[in-house]
Amino acid sequence: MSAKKTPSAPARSAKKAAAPAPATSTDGVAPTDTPTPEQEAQPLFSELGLSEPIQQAIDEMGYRHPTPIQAQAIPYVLMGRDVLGVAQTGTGKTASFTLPMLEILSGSRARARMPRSLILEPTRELALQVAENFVNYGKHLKLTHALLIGGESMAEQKEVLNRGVDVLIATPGRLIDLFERGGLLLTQTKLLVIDEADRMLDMGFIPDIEKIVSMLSPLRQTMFFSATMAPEIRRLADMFLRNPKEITVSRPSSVASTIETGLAIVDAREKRRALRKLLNAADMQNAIVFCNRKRDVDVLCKSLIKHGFSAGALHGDLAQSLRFSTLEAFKSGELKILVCSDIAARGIDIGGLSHVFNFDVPFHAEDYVHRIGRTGRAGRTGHAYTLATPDEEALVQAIEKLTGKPIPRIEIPGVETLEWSEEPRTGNGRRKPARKSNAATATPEPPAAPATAEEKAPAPRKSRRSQGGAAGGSAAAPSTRRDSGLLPSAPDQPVTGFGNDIPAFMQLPRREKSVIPADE
DNA sequence: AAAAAAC
Repeated sequence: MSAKKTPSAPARSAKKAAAPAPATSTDGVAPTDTPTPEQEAQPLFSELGLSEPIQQAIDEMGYRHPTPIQAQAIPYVLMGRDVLGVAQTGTGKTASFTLPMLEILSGSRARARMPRSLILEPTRELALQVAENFVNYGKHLKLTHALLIGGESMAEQKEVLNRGVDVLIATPGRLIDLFERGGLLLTQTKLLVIDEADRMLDMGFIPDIEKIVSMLSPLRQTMFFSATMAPEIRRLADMFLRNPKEITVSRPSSVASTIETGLAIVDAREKRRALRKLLNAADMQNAIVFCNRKRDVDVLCKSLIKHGFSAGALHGDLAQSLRFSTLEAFKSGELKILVCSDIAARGIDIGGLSHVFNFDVPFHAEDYVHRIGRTGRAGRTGHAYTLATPDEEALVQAIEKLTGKPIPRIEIPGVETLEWSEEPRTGNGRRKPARKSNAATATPEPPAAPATAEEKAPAPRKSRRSQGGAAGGSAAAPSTRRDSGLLPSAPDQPVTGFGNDIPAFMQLPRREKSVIPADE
């Protein structure tokens, strides 16, 4: 599903032929309606050296031309080279590794508990997306795959692993868990894909990834993908790859010109009404609505359903089965609106999405680019509208600075448009915009408070230290013995865990413990 | 600030 489709016959045979189902592609560039001369001149899949069963699957899905990353990466992967791909979803990245992997794996068979290849994904949804890719392209091969993700029965996954799999697609947590329980051997895994490395970094998965990589043979082929090539990512790539072929494909670094953007400043209490107005626009086919918080996803989704919209919620606290079924329902067009957290901001690819709405301004400017990048694919015009409250000027400015262009302000008929408030946002962001007249009195700044706190806090520490410094003076001993030693002692009581034998280092004043020799 | 991921 990750290639350019020409309007040739095979597309017709697809199940949902005539329906204007905009959301069917799960990865890559959606079909275009007419081939441009450039497309005709592009390389063909049949020139990439893939064998018949795989080529046949590609044909049957109606793809003829590989995307740039596919055309560049596939030959190198087939050669056995490591690949460093700088690309994000929507470029056909997934098939750029699944296709040659199928080719390499098709030669031999899997052995029990020893997966032959491993693909690491940051979220469960992405793992599922990759699995779908293997099913689609591998349908004429007899290869097996397993999805190793959290939230689902481990017994079942173990069972499949025991039978032996060719392709293991995993999120890091479950993989490590299972490995530590001894249900898995990675010594025979000779193909490794680290996908969405920048996101793995954001999510703090890198230690896990390092651990997993250390379980594999150094004699392996590694493919490493990241949407960005920050120094930190580069360092990781150097660590995991050997003499990689580096491939960079142009990414929508800012806002694709095919996305029409807009921003409305409204009162926080008017946001839901404002959103409903936007959702009722005539050209709205299907939309993702992003919220910053999981709680707000639930609230907003319920509200939309109550108002008669076809909406479903997606965030990480929902049961796994529900996450998958909701995503499927949205992809199939059964649900028109997907209300979600940033779980779906990156990577998840839903072809032909007409609208993206930011019900909340994202906290991080890059997330804005990722979110709205879900629409405006394959030359089609997408729409991305953001609702901001008057206190969110700084967040919006950060976005405009990153993308290099202002977001055009829009008015929503029937909803009052406000100005930026002069009060910077203070705390939890959930507070109602402070009224300017009250601001001075609303935030009293008691100068006495910090002084009091300071006086109180160090006092017990000081006394504890002085007791320690007294080298277990006999005065402290009685209270030590009285304590059970299991309950936390009061701050002004001595350390009880060692009885009267307090190790010397614990009796040192705090500062001296961390003194590092000055030489080098 | 929030989100994601293991039981």
